[in-house]
Amino acid sequence: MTNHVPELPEVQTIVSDLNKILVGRTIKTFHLLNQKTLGLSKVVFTRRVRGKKILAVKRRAKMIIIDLGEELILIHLKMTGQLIVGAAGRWLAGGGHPIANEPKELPNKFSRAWFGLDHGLSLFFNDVRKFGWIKLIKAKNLSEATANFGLEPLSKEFTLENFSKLLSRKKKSFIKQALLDQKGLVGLGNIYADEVLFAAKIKPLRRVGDLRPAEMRRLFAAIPQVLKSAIRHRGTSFSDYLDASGKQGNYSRLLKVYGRTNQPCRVCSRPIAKMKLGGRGTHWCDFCQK
DNA sequence: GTACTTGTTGAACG
DNA sequence: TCGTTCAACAAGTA
Repeated sequence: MTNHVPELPEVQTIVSDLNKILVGRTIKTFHLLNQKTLGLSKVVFTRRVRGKKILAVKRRAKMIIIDLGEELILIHLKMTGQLIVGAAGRWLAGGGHPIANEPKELPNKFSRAWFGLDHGLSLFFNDVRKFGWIKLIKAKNLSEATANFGLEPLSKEFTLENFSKLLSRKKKSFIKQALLDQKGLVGLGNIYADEVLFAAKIKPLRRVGDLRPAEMRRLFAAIPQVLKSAIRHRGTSFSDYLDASGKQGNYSRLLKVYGRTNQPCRVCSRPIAKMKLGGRGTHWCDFCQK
């Protein structure tokens, strides 16, 4: 099967949905089913979050931030994490990596932690491979906790000048690997790095320093264009679930190269190529991309 | 049974 | 000291 790991559009979709449901709710209980998920003792964590009201749900890079005021809960879904809101066992909203035949009752065997909220709601953190994590920090320490994350591609700081500047620090790198480095630009994972390069008509094996100014401008334009389009379609990760209003995420149908090895290019009909680059599957059209 | 999948971390390297 | 590279992590699916 094709993996649909949460990247920026998927995390943004989850955050937007959770914001509508969770703001104003109070955390009543916390349940930990896998110690490794929490970088803190359950007792300490519970003491610090119990009774706190959720003021907002935010995103930084691919990280989800539940804002409790002075305390912030940071959640990273990594490859297979999900955040699901349930009410009386009913699946209301949220998302992440679709799990085949996942039991729809909550918590289930993939649940690693969950929060009991007021109004009978619960927030479940499910994670098949146990890569994801939940942390708790003081709000004043946020910049320290996010020090390794670079430029947000959908912020006003994402300008051609700033983008060129961060790329100029890695002139010898392959452009795809530079796009995946979260210390430079955040939010692009393996799927959208391939998609962005296709949209910009640039091969993943081009060296950063060899890109012409026109190619840099195409790449700069392609990044928010691809990400916004994916967000409009609620990301790629949502093929397996329906949210409260019955909407499905369906960007997977719009993917141009990722997971389409040997299938005809949607532009020129030639087969999509695949190779391993830095240990990651890399897909491109050898004719459309130069 | 084996290969394949990936975001971040931390170790190894130069 | 610093930047860069790469294996490790985990477990379901093909």
